[in-house]
Amino acid sequence: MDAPRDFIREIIVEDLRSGRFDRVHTRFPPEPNAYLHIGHAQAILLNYGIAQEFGGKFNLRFDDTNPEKESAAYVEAIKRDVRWLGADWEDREFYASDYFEQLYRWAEDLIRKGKAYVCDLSPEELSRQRGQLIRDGDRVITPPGMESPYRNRSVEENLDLFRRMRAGEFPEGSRTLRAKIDMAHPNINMRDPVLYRIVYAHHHRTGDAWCIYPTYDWAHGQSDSIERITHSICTLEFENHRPLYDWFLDQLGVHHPRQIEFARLNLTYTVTSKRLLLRLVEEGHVRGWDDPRMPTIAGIRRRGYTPEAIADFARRIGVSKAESIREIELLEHCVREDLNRRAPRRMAVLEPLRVVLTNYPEGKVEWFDAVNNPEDPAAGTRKVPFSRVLYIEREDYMDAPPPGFFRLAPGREVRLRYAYFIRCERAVRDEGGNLLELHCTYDPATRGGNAPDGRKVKATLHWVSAAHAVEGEVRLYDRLFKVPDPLDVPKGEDWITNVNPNSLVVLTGCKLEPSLGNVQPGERFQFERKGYFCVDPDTKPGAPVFNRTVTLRDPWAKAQIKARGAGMRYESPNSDRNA
RNA sequence: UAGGGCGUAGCCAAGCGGUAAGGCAGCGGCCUUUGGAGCCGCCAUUCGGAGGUUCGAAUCCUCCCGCCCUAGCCA
Repeated sequence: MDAPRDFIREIIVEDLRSGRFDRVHTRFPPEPNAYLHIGHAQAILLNYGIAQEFGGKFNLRFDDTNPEKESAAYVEAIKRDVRWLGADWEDREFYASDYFEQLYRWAEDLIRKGKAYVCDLSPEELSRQRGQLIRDGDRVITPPGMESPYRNRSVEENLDLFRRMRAGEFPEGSRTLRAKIDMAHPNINMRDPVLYRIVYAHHHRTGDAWCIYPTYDWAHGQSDSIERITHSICTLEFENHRPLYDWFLDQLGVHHPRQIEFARLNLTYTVTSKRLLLRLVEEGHVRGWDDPRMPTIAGIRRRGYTPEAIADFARRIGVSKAESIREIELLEHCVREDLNRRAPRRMAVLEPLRVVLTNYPEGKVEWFDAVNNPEDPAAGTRKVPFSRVLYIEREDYMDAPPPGFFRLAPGREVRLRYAYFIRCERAVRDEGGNLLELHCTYDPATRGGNAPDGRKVKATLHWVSAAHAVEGEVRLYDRLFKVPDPLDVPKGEDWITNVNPNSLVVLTGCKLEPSLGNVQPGERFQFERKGYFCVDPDTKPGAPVFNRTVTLRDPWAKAQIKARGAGMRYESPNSDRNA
């Protein structure tokens, strides 16, 4: 596979050539306050991939500077996800909180240099004085901010106050340490930003050792510096902060990584914002962070996506500075392509319709060879039992087939995969007119699936022998949102209204071929003609649960959806089943 | 421009002065014991717009237009 070329790698190549750096060291710096999502996956793979390609190192560092929102549970979840993606940080698992003492000392250094001061302004006052973005017609202006009345305290007073802040002598929020830069700077980040705030909160790692915490701006760049990071890759919104990080590093005279910003990943039909995902979880719109409908790495994993598919996706989308919205179809394409190569085929009837072969001997059982994976001869074959009573998919039969429907209908002949041609003789109904079962006949001469007289059928159906079937639960997932851009709602409306009410359809009593009776969570299969499925952790012995990862490409189904108009993508062919 | 960024097909994206790669999506066709997979073909006379430089411009220059980010003691 050819190495991706993008503007970031070009910069790195140039840095190496010019001698700005003689090595490459990247990192992924999550805040442990939520689960990681697909956008983070891109960032992880980008940073890790670059380290690999350039023979460099890759760190995992938790930017845990806000104890009120962070927890050890998130740390564990994040590590699990990064590891699953295949990014190896070896022994370099770090925490910004590891650097609290060093950051504190650097803050005192700044004070001694007259470059930082303790400010007693309240949050409201500070905000007011920093200056606002003001609309002036169709342009925006930023009048200069006001200098704090505490700005010119002496070094001694600042040192004293700062130490007493640390000692816990002042109430929460009453004072801050601010850098002394330029209140008239056009970049608001440079208008004496806050370095430390007083917060009496328990930190998941440092406990109650601190009551002052560094802001992200003060901690991030220096943490990268401490770790000797060469290239600090981050998203576009930090571009405005770069001058500030540069200023800190230059004032301190320490190792100076190069920050490079790229556009974050946006995906159609999903939201990729920790805040929004948190809401979906907290309000119960999904079953948790790892709900297979979630774009979290944990959710995607449970859904059945492979790390390889995600890596392929990340490689294909590349990186750039242009803000964009990727279509979910590309991600789906990547899993299909990967799973097509590796997923063993199985037959599973999701919505069963009984079929009785009236001319097939009672009690007779034949075992047919079924190919495990046509894409991989080494996967071999397995035996599947065939008998007089079978199940086929309810949607594979229609009383009055429309043009283009190739499957079973009165008088129609189709092939049962690996078995025989069967012809539909009669549909049996109850007094209410509900379809109970089909009576069909099979042609013994077509054993194995080919007619000696050369006649053709237009459809091949999957099937499961009733007497041998294993019952299981299948969860069909669809897009979590009804529209490509979930946040696009009429003014005053809540984006939550865009959640797809049919994003999960649970099917019970599905009929599975016997080899599916003993499966382990995480195993993936292709259910022929239906899609790719992954065994869910909810599986109990004798009661398998499968998640649909993605459907197969299905022009017929797509045409039906199109014909129905902008309806739901899933519609039970048997309306009384899911009532 | 307050400052910082970004505009190449429906969605992405290559291109780095020599005459618009590739992928996804879409549309045709072939093939098929998965309506899967695979294969073939089509899909930008033009790069946000207008000028300019040049033998030659998506690439260089000028002006204009549009979109995004920033007003947390979040990250």
